[in-house]
Amino acid sequence: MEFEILKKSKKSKARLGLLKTANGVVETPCFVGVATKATIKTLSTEDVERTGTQMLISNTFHLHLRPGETLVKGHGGVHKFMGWKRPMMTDSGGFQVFSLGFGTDHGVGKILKKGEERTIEEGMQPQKIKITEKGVEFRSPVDGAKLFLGPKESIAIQEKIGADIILAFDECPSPLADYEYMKTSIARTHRWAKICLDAKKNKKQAMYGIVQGGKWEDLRKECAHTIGAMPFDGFAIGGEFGYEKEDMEKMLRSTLGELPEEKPRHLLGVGHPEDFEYMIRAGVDTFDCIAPTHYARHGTAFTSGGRIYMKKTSLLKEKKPLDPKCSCYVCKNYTRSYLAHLYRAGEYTGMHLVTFHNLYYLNNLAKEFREKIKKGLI
RNA sequence: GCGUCGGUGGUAGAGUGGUCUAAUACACGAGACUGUAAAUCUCGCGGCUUUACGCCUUCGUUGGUUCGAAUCCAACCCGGCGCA
Repeated sequence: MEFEILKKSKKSKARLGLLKTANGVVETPCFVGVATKATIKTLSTEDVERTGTQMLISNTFHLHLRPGETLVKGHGGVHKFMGWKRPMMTDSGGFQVFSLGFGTDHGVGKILKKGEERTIEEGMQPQKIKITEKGVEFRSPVDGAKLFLGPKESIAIQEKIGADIILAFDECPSPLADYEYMKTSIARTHRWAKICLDAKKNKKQAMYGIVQGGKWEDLRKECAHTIGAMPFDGFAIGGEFGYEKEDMEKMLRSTLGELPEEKPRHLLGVGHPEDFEYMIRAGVDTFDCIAPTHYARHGTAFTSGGRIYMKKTSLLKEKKPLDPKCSCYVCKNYTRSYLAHLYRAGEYTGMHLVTFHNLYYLNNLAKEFREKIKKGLI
């Protein structure tokens, strides 16, 4: 893999680049579609191409459970398996350490709401999984079976899955973790990062190291400095920052400032429309988020006019498209009324169409930001 | 006409003397969701207000029995089924 920076903004840390992989070139900044189980839920692979999606991220933990990495490899790797001809990355399973651990225990997501006072102290373990120096003992959400995933295991699985970019195995710490827990966690993530580098054999794949550190700037910097000094092909930023959105750019800038400038940066799991600007200004090249697909299934469309709740009765009267400024086929061919009807009637097609639109919309938004960087507007 | 069964909140459907504004589901309404255990979850859903488990009003209608009725009795109205 090769990363070429075409332009650096003078107004911010934003950069325009080309990420060249064995399966094609990605224009950055770029929104990465989340295809956890080797599919963007409700869309065919051809549909995903038509949304303008340049790259997908699939998941080690989930593909390991079903259908199993050996089966994927037997079908020629994840690209061939799902018929996707463009670049792909795989998440290492590090996020599941959080989502199936403390995330489940406390019913919180990776980004915390105000007013939360619970904390996780150093030495505490999640109820359903166990984090040790070697890795994590999980319980399968499919059937409850025990399974173990550590840095070595994750890399071995990711090599079989065969994405263009793989991620180091990390612990995505809970946003409830206190300073000491975080410190211990990132130290372990650093050790795991080395093991991942040593374990990796496939030279065609690129591997990103992952920076954690939560909401503490010193830990973020320390982690970025340590991981950034390791011979990874790029870097991913994980976890939460615990700050208001206005402070996110500053926080991201100071973290990214510790990473080698010439290598690509991926921000894991952030990508609501309103996040694009500060992330890109801070120097993020790629980022993924479940929002367009997840929200679509739950009835929210992202449009240039803001969010639209698809089940609202009032939409049934509206003859205009979801987003009059959008040129996706959903906005060209269907009315809000029809889409609202599909949602209210519980028809899958509604979720399909809005998923398509949401993805198209975010891809287009990223494209607009690339234009802005080109024109020196941002 | 006779017999019989039944009429409960937007719908379906529990409840058969007090713990009933009345289970549950659906529908409806409002929120949430940021490396997906998520086509999910939470809350509300008779009215009013000092938002308290406070008051008022609801289980076809009208009366009655009872300290107390959606629940028992009577008449009436409506519906299903059976027999004429």
